[in-house]
Amino acid sequence: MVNKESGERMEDTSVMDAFSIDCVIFGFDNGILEVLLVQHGEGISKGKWGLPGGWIRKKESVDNAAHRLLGELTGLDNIYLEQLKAFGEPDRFPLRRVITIGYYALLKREDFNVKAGFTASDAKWYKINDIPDLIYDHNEILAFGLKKLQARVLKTPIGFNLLPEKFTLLQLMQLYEEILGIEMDKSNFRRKILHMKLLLALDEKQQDVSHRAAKLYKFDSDIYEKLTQKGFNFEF
Amino acid sequence: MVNKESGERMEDTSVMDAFSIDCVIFGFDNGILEVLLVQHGEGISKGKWGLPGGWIRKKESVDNAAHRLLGELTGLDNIYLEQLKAFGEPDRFPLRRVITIGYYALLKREDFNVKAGFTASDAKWYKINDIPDLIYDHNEILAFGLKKLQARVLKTPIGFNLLPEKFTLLQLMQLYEEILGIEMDKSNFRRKILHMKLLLALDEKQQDVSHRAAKLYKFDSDIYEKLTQKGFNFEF
DNA sequence: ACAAAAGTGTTGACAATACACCCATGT
DNA sequence: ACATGGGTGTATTGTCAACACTTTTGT
Repeated sequence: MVNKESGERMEDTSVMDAFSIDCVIFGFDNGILEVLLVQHGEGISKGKWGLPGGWIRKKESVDNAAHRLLGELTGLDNIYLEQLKAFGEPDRFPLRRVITIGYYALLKREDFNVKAGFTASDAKWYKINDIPDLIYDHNEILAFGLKKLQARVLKTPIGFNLLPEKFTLLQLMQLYEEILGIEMDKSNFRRKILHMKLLLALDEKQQDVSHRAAKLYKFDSDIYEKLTQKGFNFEF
Repeated sequence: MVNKESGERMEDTSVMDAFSIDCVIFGFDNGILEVLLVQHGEGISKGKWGLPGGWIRKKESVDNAAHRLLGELTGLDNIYLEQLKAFGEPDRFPLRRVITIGYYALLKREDFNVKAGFTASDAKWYKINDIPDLIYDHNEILAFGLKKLQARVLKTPIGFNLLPEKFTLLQLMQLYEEILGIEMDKSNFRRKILHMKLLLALDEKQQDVSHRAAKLYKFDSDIYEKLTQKGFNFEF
């Protein structure tokens, strides 16, 4: 499958061997930001962990390849996905010259379960503060992805892609605290986020919590669309 | 020269034919933001304008290739240069599958003059509001570069790379107005930028202007370094 | 004198921050 | 009763935007 210039084999699943895709997949669980890593089962890097990735087919766009690979790994489509940049040190890949195009993805942990197969023998979530040494330049890609996420989350409401459909304001705040590595004031956060009129207050409350149940909210992208059309700007 | 897998010919200037580099070069002249375009002299796209670019050598990093190509075109090194992202639609390049890695560069017009040769027969500055139809997906790359510049200029003091060494506060403001496409208040801009204590006031004034001469300032990157170390943040 | 741009000062509206305090609920 | 988080209120401080005004210099 990783086969250079062998022409169109079978259908059109032949790949280009000069560029790959690597994806930093973020998840949020129990107040902790995590990244999905896969263990490589073959070759020199056997046993080491790395970012999930793969090869780009000759007839698909780079973005499509990223979506396809993400789907093959998770079974999901409609995942939030954005390109980071190309990583192109000449010796970053030991066997030959490969430029990789980095992506980052955000997914709701409730939706997720790993699919079998793939080029990895195992997959596991790692806490953002507990990332091991990764293969190739994957630590660099991961760090770049985190910085991008931190910058992005202040400018657009993408954080909701990491939360369940229904969430409390405190969960949302803790998400921001975790991503940005800062502490926030509960009261001021409430005022700020509610003032944007971006959230839909539901007629539901938390269940089975050992304290006063909080109101649940959801992020309504219709509202967001309407607000942006009016010149609204999500600034945090 | 564009030759696949022909091994190490001559020195090590052989290139990879699967990825290229294209660069959006911004300049600022007379209050107008401009982009440097080159005219293609050969092949199907003869006569059409496009972004300057070129091929990546087998033994150089992508960033190095971008710097090298920029140097070959302008004769300058130490140009401000940053990667945009990879552009990878399968049919973006008509002859074969090529993924291009976009960059943007900022340069001082006073430093600049075009070098001969290169893969382009001619080079010319185009006003940002007067860009023609470009080859391939270069309009898309240019638009992406402009958006990046707009976002970046609000967060880091890179705008100075477009101005002469010595400039007036009004020139600086007009640069921001032009890049962001907005109008600003002279008084408020002064207060804001001076309050950052980022600029070095010189003991010089404008010459040969038909009105009251303005004080000249320069951007001192030493000051910027010191400030950033203290946790300073350039926010506009 | 006038034009044109440099440069200063004042104001009111609004947003960010810090912090005090009450409410609801499970153990 | 108390621990835990939910939720409200307020006072202070600082920032932003609008705009009126004075100063300097060439023609």
